[in-house]
Amino acid sequence: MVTNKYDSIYQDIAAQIESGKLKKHTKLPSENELSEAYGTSRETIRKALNLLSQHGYIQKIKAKGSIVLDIGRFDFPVSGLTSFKEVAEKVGQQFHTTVHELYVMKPDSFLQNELKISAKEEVWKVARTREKDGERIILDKSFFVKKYVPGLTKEICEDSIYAYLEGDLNLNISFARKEITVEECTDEDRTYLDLNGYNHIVVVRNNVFLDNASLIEYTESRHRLDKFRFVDFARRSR
Amino acid sequence: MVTNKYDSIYQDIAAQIESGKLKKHTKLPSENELSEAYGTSRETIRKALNLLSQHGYIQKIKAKGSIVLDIGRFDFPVSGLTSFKEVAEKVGQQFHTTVHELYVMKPDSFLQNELKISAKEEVWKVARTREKDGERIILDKSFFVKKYVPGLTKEICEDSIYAYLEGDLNLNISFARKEITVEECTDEDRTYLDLNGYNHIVVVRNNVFLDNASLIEYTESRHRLDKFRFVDFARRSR
DNA sequence: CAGTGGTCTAGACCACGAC
DNA sequence: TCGTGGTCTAGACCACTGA
Repeated sequence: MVTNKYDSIYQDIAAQIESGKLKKHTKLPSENELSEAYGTSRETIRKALNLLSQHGYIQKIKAKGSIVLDIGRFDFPVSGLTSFKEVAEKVGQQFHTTVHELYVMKPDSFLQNELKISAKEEVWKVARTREKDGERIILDKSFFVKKYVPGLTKEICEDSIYAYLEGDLNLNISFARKEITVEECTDEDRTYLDLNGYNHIVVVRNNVFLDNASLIEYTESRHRLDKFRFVDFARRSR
Repeated sequence: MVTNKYDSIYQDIAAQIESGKLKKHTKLPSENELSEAYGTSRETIRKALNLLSQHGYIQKIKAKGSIVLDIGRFDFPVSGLTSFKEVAEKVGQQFHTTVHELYVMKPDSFLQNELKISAKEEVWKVARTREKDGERIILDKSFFVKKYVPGLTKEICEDSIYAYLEGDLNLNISFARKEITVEECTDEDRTYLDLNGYNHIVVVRNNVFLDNASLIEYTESRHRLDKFRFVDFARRSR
């Protein structure tokens, strides 16, 4: 996709690891060998290796080499910075999305704060449920700043809003603040979800930013307890 | 702590942001100005800025500059890669730790798999509760590979095992796989925790690795529902 | 000892935004 | 057009590992 040299090297090696061509627990070629093999400088190779390291593919060990890790990375079915559709596809899960609400509204003080906008701005409200094996297990309540997202349709919301934002509107989703808590179910949860008798629900709150650091979206993803799972790879930062 | 040039620049700028000397939503000096100010090359400045970006301090905008973000980063009271003590201190929370179990054992097949060790290895089991405002709200069940951690004492477990590993044993905690789910309470939970009537519990599972990619620890952190909160800063990886 | 990854430099060209 | 951050290069020295 991106045409960087280091990014394409990253993708190449990552693909080799995922396909098993590069075996787990074995050593990568040294940085010097890689720079020769890819016909590039060592610094560029290092950028690619750092990406692999950050994404949990390899571990670099000083004076020894880089070894391939075997951490299952692609199994975090929690919506967040990645669009729900992308995650579902990656995990190979089949979900059906139903749009329950889609309209423009004025933000209350809570939304004004979460989206850092004034009372005069307008926002889209989108309420969707995600259904799997006949059970509605996730309720997504999303709010988009209308200034950045002038038009939204039921079709877009049923497919992928992120694909629309990035593909059609040319907006770049860049980063997010994510918060996970467990809370008591609301009447809304009971209305829209098949709660299976649970009185609590996992709430994932997301404030999503564009690459110019503007807030574009606030979403509450409400997951049924037993269907929630979040997997992360984290490096120790000092 | 570390003597890198780019790391000390990172820490310097991060401190300026946290102290408010660099105001939120304002621009940093350009990379050229910074490299002159710090008397270093631009690539070194860029390494420092990338750290700031990865940690949620700034957002870099091409052809414009780097702006200071105002994402509250230091509020994730969930044990994980950072030691419980470090997190508690950062959040300014007072916890009291009680060691309930501390002994050496043979790993069952579950632990053999989680720690990737053979049945002949030995592991430390450490069970601790964390108490706040008179309530025992977190149960940590940790298993350390004895090969790497020969001696453990009640005093170490009450203080900080990580400080012992890194300070005394000179081991480098490097990365972890983390998984968050919600499960039904066990009798053990009911024995050790003040569950306040809840029938479910948040379980955070951690597989912790050293910098040579060896697994050293598997921990189950069991949090009372209403006291659990996980906050993350995530960049879109694409 | 040679090879490794970690750091650092002083250049270079590019695409893009603002003026 | 000028300044910005993004990419890339071809060196260099270091500390450490392993033979």
